[in-house]
Amino acid sequence: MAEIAEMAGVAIGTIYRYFETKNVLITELYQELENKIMKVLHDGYLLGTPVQKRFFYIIRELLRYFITHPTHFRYMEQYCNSPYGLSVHRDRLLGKLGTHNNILMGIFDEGIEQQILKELPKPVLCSLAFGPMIHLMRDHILGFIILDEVLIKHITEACWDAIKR
Amino acid sequence: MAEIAEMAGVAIGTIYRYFETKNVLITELYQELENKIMKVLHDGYLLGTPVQKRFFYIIRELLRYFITHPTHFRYMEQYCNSPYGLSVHRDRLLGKLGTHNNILMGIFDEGIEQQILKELPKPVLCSLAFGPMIHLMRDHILGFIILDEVLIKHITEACWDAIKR
Amino acid sequence: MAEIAEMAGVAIGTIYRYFETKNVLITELYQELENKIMKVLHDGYLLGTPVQKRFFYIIRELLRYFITHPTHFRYMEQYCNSPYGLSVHRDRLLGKLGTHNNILMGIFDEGIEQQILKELPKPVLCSLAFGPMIHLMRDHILGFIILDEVLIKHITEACWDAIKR
Amino acid sequence: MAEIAEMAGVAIGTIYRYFETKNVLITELYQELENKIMKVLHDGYLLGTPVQKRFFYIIRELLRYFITHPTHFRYMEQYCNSPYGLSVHRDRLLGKLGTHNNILMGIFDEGIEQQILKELPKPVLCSLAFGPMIHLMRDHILGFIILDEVLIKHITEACWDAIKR
DNA sequence: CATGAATGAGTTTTCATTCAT
DNA sequence: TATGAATGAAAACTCATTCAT
Repeated sequence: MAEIAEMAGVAIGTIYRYFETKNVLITELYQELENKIMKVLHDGYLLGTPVQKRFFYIIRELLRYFITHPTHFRYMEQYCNSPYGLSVHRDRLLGKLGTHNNILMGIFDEGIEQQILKELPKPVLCSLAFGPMIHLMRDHILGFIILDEVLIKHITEACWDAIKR
Repeated sequence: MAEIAEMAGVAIGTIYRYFETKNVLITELYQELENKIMKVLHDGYLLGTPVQKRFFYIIRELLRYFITHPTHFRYMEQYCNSPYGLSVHRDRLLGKLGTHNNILMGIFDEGIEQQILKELPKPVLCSLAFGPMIHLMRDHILGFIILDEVLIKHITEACWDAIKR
Repeated sequence: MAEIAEMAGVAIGTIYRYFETKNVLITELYQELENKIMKVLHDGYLLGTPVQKRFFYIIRELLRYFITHPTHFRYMEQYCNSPYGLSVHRDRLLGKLGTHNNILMGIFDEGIEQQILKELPKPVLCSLAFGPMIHLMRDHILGFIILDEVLIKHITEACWDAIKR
Repeated sequence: MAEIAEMAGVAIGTIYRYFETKNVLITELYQELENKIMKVLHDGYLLGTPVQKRFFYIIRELLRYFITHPTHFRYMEQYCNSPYGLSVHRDRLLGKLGTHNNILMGIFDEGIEQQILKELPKPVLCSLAFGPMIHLMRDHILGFIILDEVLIKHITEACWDAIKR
């Protein structure tokens, strides 16, 4: 907390006017980032276009967002792997978070229905689609690979190969 | 450290006879687990069999190992997402760890050469192959899905679809 | 101070326009309450009536006051048992506060002179007269006994028995 | 806590090996003192002697104890007037603390039965008997009166006058 | 005059590490 | 070599007070 206060250029006590607790600060920051990302995805979303097109759109936007906001990515990843984050993950998968993942889930539902996607449980499709991306973001941030537009396209295609029939 | 000592049934001070520092303990434990896994993979490894067969073997064995040792999975995942772990990851990708990933890298090299796999950078192939698995292990541990043999087969096939030409 | 400001419906800073310091606020509030009580006692006071009558009057009025103003009682008691209050108590007993306790002290002086009361030091008479009352007020506030008029009468008589010859 | 640690001649952290929390420390210290006092009262207790004799014994012993342990008195009084202490007081009166007050309650029960004492609720008798004593202890500690054996005798007699028929 | 966000010294609590036995 | 009580630096949190608006 001392370090955060210093970087924010305020006194320690000031933080506590805005966040009841360190835990609250951590959780609310996570939620804020998540909302930001969801907003980005929603804003340019192409309702009514074919499943594949929407899928490509989402993967590309997510990667772009994280590439331009690497600290957001680092934070969210660390959060999800901490005791704090487990419950969030749980809520996500159980669909409690409602509107958020509807975009993704909608694509999967539709894709399965139209027999475009493999008939696998949604958590599995989810992992096939996003697992690689998350890994690659880390490599990108650490400087091991450079995710340019061409590579992103290849990766997205590979992920699509994983989930499509 | 107090908690670890208690669970180990020794005095706190005793830990420090075996591990100079908490950090050392954490890192050495990680390396021990990693070695264990590498040994498992090596032991039953089918040198000389076709690329796909070896790939399936590795994914299956890893999932099996983690399913029977969920605490190992949790620990390694948490470690890799902590400041401790970043350096390990870096070493891994830069090939410093030598022998370990040679199995995997060997498959990828061979697969690319034989034009079986997509011609993508190895970190990308790596993520396509293992990213989904890691995600799904978490879901499995949290009880959201049950990774039985059938599902594992489907998932492995999907991962193969992602990396194969 | 924040809590007080909120309950008073003013901003925190406003308090400091009326009370230089938290300590000042605490002490002045105590004195205000004390003055209020003294005023009540003085107002209906029966100068010139027999010692016993006056004694009964005081005990009764004090109990009535505290029963109708339990928060005043709680506050004064807590104040007297805090480091703040010790000095007040000291002043009281040393007679510095002048007029206030004169009523009580007058009764004791007179009573001793007329050989109605035991010839004990005034602090002792004071304790015999008021000690029980204070204890019982606490029990009343906590709901362990209900101090109705009948019980108050019995208690006052008992206190009188304690100090009378 | 820092001050306590310093006075105890230990490091701050050491306190927490013996008391989980500041609150626990405060409460346990109170209970220890209470037990000590109860032990003193029990030890020399004259079972089977007349009610009055036992009453005198208790008042005398209590005063003696507090006179020789003024800090104990200060601590217990402050504790009882703090939010911590209210619950203790509640338990006491509701008889939950069992054996402790049985000595006192026993005297009151017997005294009422034998028609020696006034037929008042026990909390009232309790206050009449101990209220003055508590007040006087404070005066004694502050140096306003000196409770010598003679004065103690007079006070005890006065308290007896208050509760006896 | 009133406001309330900002302050930061002070308090409680934690926990990796040490060291006398 | 094992023990675990003691350590104290560092962390989280509180709250009376200030001061620019």
